[in-house]
Amino acid sequence: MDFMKENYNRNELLQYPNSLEQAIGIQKKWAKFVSKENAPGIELGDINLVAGVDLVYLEDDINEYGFACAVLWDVKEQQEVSHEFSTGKVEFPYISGLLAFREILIASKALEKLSPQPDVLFFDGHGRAHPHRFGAATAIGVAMNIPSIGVAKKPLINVHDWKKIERKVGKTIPIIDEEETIGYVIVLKDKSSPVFVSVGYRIKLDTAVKLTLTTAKTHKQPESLGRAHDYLQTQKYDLFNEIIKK
DNA sequence: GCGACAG
DNA sequence: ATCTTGTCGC
Repeated sequence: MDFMKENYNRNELLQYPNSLEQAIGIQKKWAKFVSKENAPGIELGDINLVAGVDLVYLEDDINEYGFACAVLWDVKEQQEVSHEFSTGKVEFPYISGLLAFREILIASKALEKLSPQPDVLFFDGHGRAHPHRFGAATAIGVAMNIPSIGVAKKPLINVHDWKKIERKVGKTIPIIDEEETIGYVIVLKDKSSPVFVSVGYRIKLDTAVKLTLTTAKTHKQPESLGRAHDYLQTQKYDLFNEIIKK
């Protein structure tokens, strides 16, 4: 592929940028990579294991720390296989549109601990439903070279009246930007607010939507993501104490 | 200029 | 994400 000429090193996405300008430049460069790469998307029949990744943050007087949890989920058996945590000092601020640079380094460390590796990963944030079509879910998929799906809890662009969606499982509203359907607002659990699903990397939107619906169980998010969130809320202080002692 | 703005 | 009181619905 002609990308290789342009020094595309996935590791670049797993380092903290030195400046805002650099982050924007990196995002632009990789958005181009994703839009031009012609790798096929993974098919539903080839997906046996998925993983959900989420993060929480805690800070002391000096530093801010991020804690990630990755939950491995068996699609057919509808049960958890295992989960892993990771910890790290956060060195990039939260900036809307640049979430990837704040989160995916630590998130990738939790994912790397999973064995076996998942066929697809869910990330708490947007994928293609992003101003530059390169949300954090896309970034982590590219960085780890694993198909990914973005599942956010709030819109980043364009969805009017999403709050009025009927809170019944399966209800959907397309997310359209510049004539293109870049995702769907979907209710995964009765009486719960919807999630915003979009393609991350190497997966088609319809496949992403189907997988999101089939891996939803008791949470408003895919079960792997909901569990990752719950595990972190339960264990974040223990994880914090561990890193603080060093 | 003003408001909105994933986690 | 985190902070943070009360309150409405199931």
